Amino acid sequence: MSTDQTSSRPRLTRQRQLILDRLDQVDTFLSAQQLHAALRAEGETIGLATVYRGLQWLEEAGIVDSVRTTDGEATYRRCSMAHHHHLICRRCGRAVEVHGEVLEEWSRAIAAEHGFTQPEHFVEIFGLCPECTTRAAQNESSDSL
Amino acid sequence: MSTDQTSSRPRLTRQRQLILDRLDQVDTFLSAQQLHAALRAEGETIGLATVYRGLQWLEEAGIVDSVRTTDGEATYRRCSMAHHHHLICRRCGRAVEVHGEVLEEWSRAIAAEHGFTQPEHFVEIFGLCPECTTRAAQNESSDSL
DNA sequence: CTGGCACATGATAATGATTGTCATGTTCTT
DNA sequence: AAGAACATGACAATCATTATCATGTGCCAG
Repeated sequence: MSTDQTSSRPRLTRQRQLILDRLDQVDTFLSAQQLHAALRAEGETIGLATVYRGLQWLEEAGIVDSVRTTDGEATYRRCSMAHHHHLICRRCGRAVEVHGEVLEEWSRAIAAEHGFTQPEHFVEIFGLCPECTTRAAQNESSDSL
Repeated sequence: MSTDQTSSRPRLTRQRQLILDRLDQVDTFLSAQQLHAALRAEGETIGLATVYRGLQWLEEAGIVDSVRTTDGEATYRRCSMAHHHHLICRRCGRAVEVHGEVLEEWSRAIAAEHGFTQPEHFVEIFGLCPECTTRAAQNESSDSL
């Protein structure tokens, strides 16, 4: 019992800490590429592959969660609690965590109704955040197309 | 001017019809690559790029809809009606269209609550279909890990 | 303190899906 | 039948992601 084979030696390294710190500073989703560029811009030396690996590891560990953008890029964000969904601004990328018991129940019910087991659901709501809504309204007048 | 610039000349071509026919035959999601391979296997001459373009067009036209797999590949399926979601078997890929007024209302409410406008939502439920559930239960006894 | 080991890193190459290019084919209009 | 407008197909280009592999780093035993 004293043997702990699941967790081995070093784990949360300097570069993984860097990634995590960075994600703590923003409240939007960031792609691996963006994260890498941002860290390099700050003068940190970190490889792109390391960012990918770090994010994968952090995701498996349940420390961050990921969302695919419509063009297939994976983006990551630090997440606080067990289960939640996101309300994402399709313009600036700002994200808000939302919860919904209604939704959980609904998905369980739908799955059961069709005889599906072990249901898991992925929900993302995209829209325009208050700021971007205002900005969009202002640009309306000068819109040619 | 009787010129109709929104809808121009040829549209639903032979190869787009091929894609559509193929999607009508299955009830799972197919990727562009799978679709292309399947059509070529049947002896049809159709280019990969054409499949991609065809699917894009069909999607914009609302004739098919797409879902991203967890590894980022876009998959497509013929869809019947305006707005719905999917209950997808994560083992065999079988998909069932589901509807939920509850969900629509919920997403509108959540968006409004946070001042977001023009909400759009993406919902997918993944689980094991009845058949795969049975099969999984049978394999349990011989599972080593 | 020191050697060794397991894992992490970083640079780069490889992969794989998707998109762009461009010359040619198709089809519709006149 | 001619011309315009779009579609096609082969191939190159792009872009995110993953694999490779030699090197680095931190932790453990002695």
